[in-house]
Amino acid sequence: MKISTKGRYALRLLADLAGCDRKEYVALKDIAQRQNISKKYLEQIVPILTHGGLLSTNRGYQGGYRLSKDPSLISCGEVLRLTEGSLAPIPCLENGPDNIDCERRNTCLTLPVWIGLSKVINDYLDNISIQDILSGYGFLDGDDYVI
Amino acid sequence: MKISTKGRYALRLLADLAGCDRKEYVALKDIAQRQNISKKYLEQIVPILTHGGLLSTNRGYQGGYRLSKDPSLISCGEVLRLTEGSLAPIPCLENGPDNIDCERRNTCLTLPVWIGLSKVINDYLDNISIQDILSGYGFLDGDDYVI
DNA sequence: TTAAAACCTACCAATTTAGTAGTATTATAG
DNA sequence: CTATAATACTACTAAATTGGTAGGTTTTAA
Repeated sequence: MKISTKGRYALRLLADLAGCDRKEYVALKDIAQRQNISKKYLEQIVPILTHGGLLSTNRGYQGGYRLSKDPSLISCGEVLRLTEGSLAPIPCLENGPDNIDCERRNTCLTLPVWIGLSKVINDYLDNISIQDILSGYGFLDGDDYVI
Repeated sequence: MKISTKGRYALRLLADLAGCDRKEYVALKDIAQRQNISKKYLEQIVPILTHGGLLSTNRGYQGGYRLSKDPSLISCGEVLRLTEGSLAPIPCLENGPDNIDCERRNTCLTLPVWIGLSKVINDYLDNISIQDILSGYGFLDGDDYVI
């Protein structure tokens, strides 16, 4: 029950970009350096986000990436569903609660547990934006968290 | 971000036992048959639950397993933390929010997202008991879910 | 003494994870 | 027109995890 590095790195990359000048294209090299993540690995993550409509890109000299929406309009849920494939806690919910892929679906006593868990996870993550992350969502002051 | 079959089977096994006569020991063979799960695989899951204090066992002729607490006192969170090791959504939260295992912990902007997610998941699952599952938690009537 | 049950340990194939490596393509500066 | 700086694409791989199977040992009671 873990979010992969792909998803975690994606959030950090987007938060990093949200902190940059939104008009300029930022090279992956710089993001990789600041975030201390392999640039080569980020190269694999970034197309997921561009294809998902979160980033626009520019190739060649002085190229790079920038957010294609305001960071307050990009939710963590959106990002993680892209990178993780889905946030469903069990395989049979991969296509949503209305499209359950399991023979036991009509009699399974545990299914409601998973449908509820899926909802709780998605709802929570859909209500945190990249802007929230950048603004220090959950921080009070210094190193103290308030969650 | 998936709960393993171990965890899912454990919940089904416990719900099955909760539906049996609580005074008798129930053979794994019977549970495996009713739940359509490999008995050999259940044999690996069950020691996790006995060691965790959820089941008491009896070896030999007419032996088997029974719940060692009332099913209303066993939460899904408890069960899944046993089988999954932890319900932390990222590795650095494995030992709880007060024991974060990461060099970036004091500056990580995304950490609050994960702490919050962890809380949401654990809180949700801690508030559903095996008895709730057995009672058709989340069902309205027939095949319609209300979650 | 036999049979039914839990207990224990080793093994295994397939998949996923977390990358690395190398090449091709595009775009701009000079 | 060429060098350079960037993305884009594709293949590969080592290690870990998942979801089991297999086989033997021990305990208990009829």
